[in-house]
Amino acid sequence: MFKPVDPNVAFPQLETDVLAWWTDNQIVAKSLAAGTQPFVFYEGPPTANGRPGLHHVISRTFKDIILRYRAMQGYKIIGRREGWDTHGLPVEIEVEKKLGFSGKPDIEQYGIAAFNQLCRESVWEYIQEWQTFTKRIAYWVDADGYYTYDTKYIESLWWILRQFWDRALLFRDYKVTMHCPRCGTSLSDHEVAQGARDDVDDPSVFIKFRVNGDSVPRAGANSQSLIGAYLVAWTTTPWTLPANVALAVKHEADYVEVEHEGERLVMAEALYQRVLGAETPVLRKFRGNDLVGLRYEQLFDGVPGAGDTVALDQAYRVIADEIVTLDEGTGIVHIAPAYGDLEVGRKHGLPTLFSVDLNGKVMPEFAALGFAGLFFKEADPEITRNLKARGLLLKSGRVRHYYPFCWRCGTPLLFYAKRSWYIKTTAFKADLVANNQQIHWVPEHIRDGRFGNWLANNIDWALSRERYWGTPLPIWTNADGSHAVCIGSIAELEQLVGRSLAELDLHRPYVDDVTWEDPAHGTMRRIPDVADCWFDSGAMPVAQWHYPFENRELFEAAHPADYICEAIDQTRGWFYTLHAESTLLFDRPAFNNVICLGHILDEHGAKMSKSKGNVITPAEVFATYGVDALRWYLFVSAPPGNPRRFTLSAVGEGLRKFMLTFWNSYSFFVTYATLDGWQPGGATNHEALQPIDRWALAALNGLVRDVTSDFEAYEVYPAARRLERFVDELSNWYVRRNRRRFWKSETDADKQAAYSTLYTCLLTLAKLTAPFTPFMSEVIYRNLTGQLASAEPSSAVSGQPSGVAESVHLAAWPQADLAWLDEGLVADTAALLSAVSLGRAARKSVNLKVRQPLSELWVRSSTPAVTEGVRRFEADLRDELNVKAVRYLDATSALVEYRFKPNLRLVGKKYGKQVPALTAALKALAGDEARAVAHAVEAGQPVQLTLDGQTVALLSEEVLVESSAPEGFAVAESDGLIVALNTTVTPVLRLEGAARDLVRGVQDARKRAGLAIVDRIALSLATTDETELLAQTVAVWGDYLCSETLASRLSLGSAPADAHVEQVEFGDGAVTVGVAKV
RNA sequence: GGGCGUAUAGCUCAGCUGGUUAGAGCGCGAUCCUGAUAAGAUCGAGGUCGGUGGUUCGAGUCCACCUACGCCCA
Repeated sequence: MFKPVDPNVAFPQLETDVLAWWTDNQIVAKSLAAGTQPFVFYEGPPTANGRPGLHHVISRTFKDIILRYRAMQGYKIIGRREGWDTHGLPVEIEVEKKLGFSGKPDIEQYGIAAFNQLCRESVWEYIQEWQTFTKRIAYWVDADGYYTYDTKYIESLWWILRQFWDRALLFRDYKVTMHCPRCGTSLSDHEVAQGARDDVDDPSVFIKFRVNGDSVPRAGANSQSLIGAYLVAWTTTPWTLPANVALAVKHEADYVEVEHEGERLVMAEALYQRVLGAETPVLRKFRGNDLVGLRYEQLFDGVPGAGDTVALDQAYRVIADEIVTLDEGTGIVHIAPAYGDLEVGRKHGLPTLFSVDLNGKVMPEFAALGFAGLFFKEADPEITRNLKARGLLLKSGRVRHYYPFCWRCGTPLLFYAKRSWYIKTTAFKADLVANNQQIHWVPEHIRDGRFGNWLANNIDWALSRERYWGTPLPIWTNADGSHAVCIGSIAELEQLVGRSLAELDLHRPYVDDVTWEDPAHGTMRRIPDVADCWFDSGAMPVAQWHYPFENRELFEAAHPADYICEAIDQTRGWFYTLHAESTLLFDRPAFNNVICLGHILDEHGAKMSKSKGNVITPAEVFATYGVDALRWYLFVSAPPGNPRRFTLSAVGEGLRKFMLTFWNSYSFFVTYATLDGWQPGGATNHEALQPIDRWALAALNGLVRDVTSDFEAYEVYPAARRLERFVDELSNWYVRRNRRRFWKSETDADKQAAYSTLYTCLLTLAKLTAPFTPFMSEVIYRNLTGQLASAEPSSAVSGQPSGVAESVHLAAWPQADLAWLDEGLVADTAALLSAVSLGRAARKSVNLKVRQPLSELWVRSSTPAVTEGVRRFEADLRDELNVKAVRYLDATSALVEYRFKPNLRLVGKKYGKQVPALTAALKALAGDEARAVAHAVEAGQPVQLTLDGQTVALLSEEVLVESSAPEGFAVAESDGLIVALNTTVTPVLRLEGAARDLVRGVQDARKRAGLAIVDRIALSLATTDETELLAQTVAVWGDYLCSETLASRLSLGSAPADAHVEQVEFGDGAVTVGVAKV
């Protein structure tokens, strides 16, 4: 027997109960342990130093659904474990904030050991919340996870770096990096973009550089006389002017010398009017090349880098370079290699001069000018003022433009030439691109779009970070850096230092204390840098198993992953680092399938963020509708790659539309199966199956087949839509149409067939939905199977016996039995459903409610197949539409007129340009000719037409026939299908309608009186205004009335005192209905 | 500035390789059906399918350009 089902289910409560049951019965552990053939998953590690949000729900549910599906298929999931990203700047910033620090000096003063200890602890600040969250959303992973700060994990990272080192893929180079002066570190490309803004207000200054007498013009022409003229350059970063070493022009562009307020100024011809106005007189014209070699008086004296010897004689001259554009400014570009133009500087042999240090402060060398120690942005106005005082400022203003800021602390970033460590990924660009082609991306466009482009434009990976809490780079050098080694394991390091390092914390500062004496090179010390934390997570396929030091076999089996899933922002993040490290190490992709998720937005399409206050917390949703409803919404509302606008009410909508519909069908089944004492397990009598049963089973098996193939393609969204459609049809067609088969008192083969069919559908649905809505499916599955002693019955779906699992998540995924598929049946039912729908529309058009029986209904379709489908289910059609007879209009009938259209899908390719003529010819058919054509089409004969004097024979399937509505009927039409109702209500029909009205009224009264379905009643009917109608109705339909309403007695007249009384509309008046339990 | 994506009803979204009258759900209004259902059915209002041009017998769909938004990168 089944447990009674509460139709008013509260899902959040249900879910809590299921969670407890899972825990008590160790279902998660059993699921994790189950399976044979491996399926490899990689968990993209979140940082647990913030609260889990909706975006974590979406990524975890999309991870979970595939894993559940694979687990039900009997796979052993490898890598179904937690993983935590524990290093990196976000963690440091969090701790700095707590301590009220404002930069690296504070940390140094505080002590790296203590600081890193706080970082280590900070990672777990919200761990409790994360664990509760993980459990609540039914994300089934092993809590025995990996941690990127683990010694073993780090040792694997060292091994990887050593591989790179041995292959000369690690190198050190000056490179302009985006430097945050507050955090004291370079930011990676992916970090910089996060903090850049388009509308930054900055100075916009035009500076005059005076051409001096040392000029060595390349082409001679006229330029000697430019001595004393001014080259005008434009910049939005005045603070870089002291580091200026050159001015760049565009080779082929035209430049002009103009007169302005008694001075001679030089700038691009295309731009001078924008700067100075249209009236400015032009003195002379030059080509950009003519200006190359001019020398000018420097504005300030820049400072050489520490230890650098610079060739100042190469500075303060005009060069030509492609970087110059004529889009804005003056066509003359100020070059400061240290702050962004390093490549240009190299190319032209320019020295690199500095003016601002790594803290963003102007260097002490500028003390005499009063700028020293100023933050670089604050130096802007001072420098501008200084130049103005010296008459070197042409004009100044403000401009809004793009500028990057630190994504964590909001400090404006510096372009700064620094020495850093890089991984030479560019050497593997072709492999990166080729391996990407093997990956199945969902959505597909990421592969050759965003991700593919990123790989095609690959740049070397800036690996080093001058920070504290991260994987220390295992590179040791001697004092002058002339000798360096990379350490690939702890054992190797132990050998060098000659002692055990078993107790060593590999983090700073402890690892920095590990030094040794190299006889040839002196003391070897570790470089201070740590690794970009993206390197950590990208290495997780290797490092999570401490490969190659341990788990060699496991690693071999678990690389690459069969499946990963994260949001689209990981394209340049984890997706890339996984891919890059795997390609460089193993020359294969790190993952074969990936679902790439869009972001969750608020209802207005804005990003949810704490600062905007538009955040909906997962807990709110869980409490209101439950986790299943939220999961379902995420799966069914849009393809996963799309960004989605989230509203709470949308979650409720999915709950009502899908979950409750499913639940109510299930509740219906359990209610009647319990009343009847029906139990699964009896052999299904196939002979007894009605067409509608076969239809349901055909649709069900089609559903299993299609949902399975969707999953195989990692297409969750269409699978969810199919489930939704099936549940709707099951409830609103199968269950509704078959209610009487369940109610009826005799227990015959027909009833058994109905139970068996519905049971099979529900049980199979429970399994199909288990990966989507794990809680609800679990409850349904367990109730439908829980009472069985031995085995689940031979299921129509699987066609073979399967054991009953303790939990749906331990059950086997259903297999479609193709023998049950019946396309004809499904198509015929579809025809029936449209005819029903049209019949209702026709009734509506003349306001004839369905309860009023009508005599006849005419059907006419444009294709014989549809007619046949309707004919097959004529009885259902009569019943649904409450008509006595269904008749069919054919071409011999004079009731209708015909119209014709070409079947474009067939005709288009065949006739091409003749299509319009063809359409016109068909349209012109009328009268007897039209009737003949309709006849021919119906008989499957070709149709002869004359086009431009040419005879054309159209095949019958190439012509679509439409019929006009017959006169005098209530008609509805759609897709060539016409349904026409005879609207004449005869007195006999009227009485029957009245009887049905009464039944409905009495049933309503019973319900309101709180009677049980099986209670018998004494029924009394009284009316003052429709006496005659009531008397006749009772006379003709009294027995029907009693049997339908379980009335033992029926009396006319006022109700007894103990009866429940209701007013019911009747005829043109009303009837007082009294029901009393007997 | 570049790349990718998105743009379809008041809202959330479908629309497969070009094809006949562009759909669904929600919301709104009306009516109906119902002894499983917080449900369901029908009808109505609501659409220049972001814009312009092109290819084609035919474009929401393909191409080009443009606009807006989002993400990523300079």
